Amino acid sequence: MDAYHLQETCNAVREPMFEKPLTPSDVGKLNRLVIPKQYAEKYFPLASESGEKGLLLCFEDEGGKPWRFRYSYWTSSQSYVLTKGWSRYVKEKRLDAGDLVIFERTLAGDRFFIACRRRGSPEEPSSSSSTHNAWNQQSFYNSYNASSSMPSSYLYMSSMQQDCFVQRGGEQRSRGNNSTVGVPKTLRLFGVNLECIPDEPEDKEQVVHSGLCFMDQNSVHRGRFMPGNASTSQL
Amino acid sequence: MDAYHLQETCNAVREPMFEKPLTPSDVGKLNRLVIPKQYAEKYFPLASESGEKGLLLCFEDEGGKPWRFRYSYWTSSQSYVLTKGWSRYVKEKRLDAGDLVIFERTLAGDRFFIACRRRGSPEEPSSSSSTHNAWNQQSFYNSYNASSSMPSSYLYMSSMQQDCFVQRGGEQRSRGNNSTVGVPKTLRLFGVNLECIPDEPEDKEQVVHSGLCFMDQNSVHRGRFMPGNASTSQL
DNA sequence: TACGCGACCTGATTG
DNA sequence: ACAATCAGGTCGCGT
Repeated sequence: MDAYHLQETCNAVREPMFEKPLTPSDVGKLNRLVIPKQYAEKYFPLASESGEKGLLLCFEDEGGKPWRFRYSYWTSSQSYVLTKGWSRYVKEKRLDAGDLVIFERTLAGDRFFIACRRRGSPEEPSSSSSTHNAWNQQSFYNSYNASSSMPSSYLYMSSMQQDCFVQRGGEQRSRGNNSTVGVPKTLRLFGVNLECIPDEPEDKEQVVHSGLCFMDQNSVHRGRFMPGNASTSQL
Repeated sequence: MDAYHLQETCNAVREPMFEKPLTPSDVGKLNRLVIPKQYAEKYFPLASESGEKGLLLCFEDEGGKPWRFRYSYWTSSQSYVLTKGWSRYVKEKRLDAGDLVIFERTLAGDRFFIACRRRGSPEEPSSSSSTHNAWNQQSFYNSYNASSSMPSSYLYMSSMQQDCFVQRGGEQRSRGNNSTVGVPKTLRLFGVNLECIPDEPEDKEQVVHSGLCFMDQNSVHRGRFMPGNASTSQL
């Protein structure tokens, strides 16, 4: 396999990261999701303890809709959290305590995915009113099953085998942006810019907050966060 | 008196600051002690409103045990409070509403002391299980009587007797570092560093917090807080 | 002005 | 017993 195809493969191979049953606090007024430390440190490394204040992480949901969350570490409680943006997700997905959030990434680590499943619905990701399980509908991830014992070595193949995923019932929804999918060099996928280009106006507040370290658009996971980039020059 | 002896004297001359009968809130779940504004502004000046988030104050109790409290101003209630660390003190001393906390300092203002007395025990400071009224036992403050009308000019003389601090009966707690006691220039007394040297492992969480303005060890009341020193260079 | 959110804190729990 | 984790809190700033 040449470099191009390797790249393309990694862009599409999915790997589960972790899932978490939501606590009352996770869906309550605290507006934050605690990421279990083991997973946080494995998948969302912050630039060590060099005073980094937070990172903006982007995830695609089942409908391809991008979700941006501020990710940071609270030294006082020694815990990793998603803060800004999280409450909007909870609200739109109508999440409740006991529901499950599921995090995945591409093998290349350049894209993240978020899904949710209602408590007691062992297979069905929760569907929001507008987007309707596009992951499954698109059949990219037909075989997806975030079993509770999700081994981290378990991979979802969607590249080079996209066929497998493409079948799955004829619900094909219009997301509009699929045209760029599969053009690795641009790194604009599912409407999410993986390079420095500013993103949808939806969260213009991000711009307001851009004075914060690592909260401006430029730092949104290029490759794997580029932790060495954590300068505090803005302070 | 030369500078050396003046320094040594001021290190040991004690001056009462204030005392407060504890309210139910002071010993309850709010985990904070409200410092009467008049005393707070007199003895624990914060660096005005220049965005300062709080200060870490260290007090020695009757047994010489250091207690660190976060001290800050709550604009919402317009009150000065001790927060972090306070609940531990309440618990260890088994304080209840109506009990008295007593604050003192050296004349030089470089060391603080905290004591408590049970409600209705006019003379006896409350004793914790392990440390047993070392202030009185050592007879440093034999004449100590935190009467309710404590004139601020009332001084406790203990200077030129720093030896007393070194002896400390048989109950010498294994803090390991007393070797520097009695060397005034080091300003390590009772195991409390009054300069920049990091302190007991007991509160290593403080180290974790060292990135916070005014909460790191370096800013712990050198002289009188040195608020201008609150560099964020660790960020 | 109410509230989202950032920063801070603590107690319960668990290995 | 100790240490680590994290669920459930607080206050205050900014919008």
